Amino acid sequence: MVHIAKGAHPAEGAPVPKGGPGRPRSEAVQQAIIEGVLRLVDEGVPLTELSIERIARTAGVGKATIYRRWDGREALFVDVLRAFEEPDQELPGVSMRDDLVCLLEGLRRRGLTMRSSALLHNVFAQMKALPKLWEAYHTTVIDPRRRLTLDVLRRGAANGELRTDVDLEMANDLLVGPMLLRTVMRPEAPLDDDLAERIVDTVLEGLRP
Amino acid sequence: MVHIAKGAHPAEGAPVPKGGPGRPRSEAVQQAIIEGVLRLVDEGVPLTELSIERIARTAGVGKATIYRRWDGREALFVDVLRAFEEPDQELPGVSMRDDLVCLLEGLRRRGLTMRSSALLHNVFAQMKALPKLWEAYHTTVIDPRRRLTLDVLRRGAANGELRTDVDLEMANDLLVGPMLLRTVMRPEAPLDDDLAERIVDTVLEGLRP
DNA sequence: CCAATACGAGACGGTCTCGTATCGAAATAG
DNA sequence: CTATTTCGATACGAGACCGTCTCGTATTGG
Repeated sequence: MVHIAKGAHPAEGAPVPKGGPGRPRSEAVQQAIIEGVLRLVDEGVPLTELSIERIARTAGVGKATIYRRWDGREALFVDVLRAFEEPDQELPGVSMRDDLVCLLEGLRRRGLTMRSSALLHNVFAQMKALPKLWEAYHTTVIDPRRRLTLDVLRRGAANGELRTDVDLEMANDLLVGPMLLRTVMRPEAPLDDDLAERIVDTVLEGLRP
Repeated sequence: MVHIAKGAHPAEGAPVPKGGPGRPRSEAVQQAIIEGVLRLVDEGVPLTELSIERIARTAGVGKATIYRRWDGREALFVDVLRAFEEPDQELPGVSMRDDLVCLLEGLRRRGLTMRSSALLHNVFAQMKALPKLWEAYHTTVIDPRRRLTLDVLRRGAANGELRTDVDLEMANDLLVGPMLLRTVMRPEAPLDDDLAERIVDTVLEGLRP
């Protein structure tokens, strides 16, 4: 029996059709459901107000069609999260400074599309209520990006572009923290084009005269 | 019937008793309700799942008692927010560096009590759905603290403890961002005692060798 | 053609919350 | 004492959503 879990991820929780006879599940329906959830989320509807019925109405889909594919709301949300994720970023790789600017610029652009931050806020708000969703966010969004940044910093330390007496985790947070503060926690803040550059250069240089 | 408001805040939304005859409202009940909401919030219950009925049950109170005092959930949440807020922080005021450490240390301690970050996450998640709550959070929590930090930085710039070619808003975010990243967005991160010091000193010094 | 499955739509009984109303008891002012 | 208001408790009808199930139709493999 071949389990074609949704996306490229196996064993996602809901029973899955055998290869056998019968009408196959529509990929368009799958997309319509996920897209419907995303639309509701960035209209500002909290995840807890997303009932299965409402999702079905929004997607123009029968309730049973959703229950057929997912175990419940949380499993659906996990798939929504994955569907929304973009592939990893490419880095120029010439200098640590430029790579860092590139990484922060990625965060800035992400903050400009309200979808991702609305989604993020909801994941945060429900991190206790929906632990699997929180875990999925970590493994598919946070951790890869964090690993990438730490690699850049490690190379920088090896090249002499970075103090070697500073914890890499600390350095990462000093760079990422300010950008996330503006993109995620202060929605009214302007996100100027040169913000990534300014953060990186100022953090590298320090605030002392 | 005279419409006054509850707490020390005028015009809060719900009708309020005259001074006249009749049994006065119990202050203990007010506290029990607000305390009940806080308890539910830091048990991880999202604000959208806080029904009036559930709050009443938790507080051991009749529903009518809540409807008598507040217009609805949002007005109640605003009062909960205010009740939870602590008075402003005292600063030693000897050096910019020490004042900054003190401010960040306040943020760290706040992050250690899960209440405030659970509350914060919920306010974020519902910033569109409950705009008055979002506004109240700004005016009672974010803005005062921000003003305090900017004052410290301004004095530092005047004393020569800070580069004068750096935007104060930027400097503020460079310091506050990393701490909020750890306290709010990464709940599993350890919050060591010396974290505030390390952030301040590293940001002041810069990351270059 | 036939068996099997998916589809949209919605009925079904159950639970939960809504906001209002009513009750008897308690507390206060005049 | 009386009038008035608050207290906890609970009843009320309205309505949303739950998860399951059943329609009639559509789409596949054999």
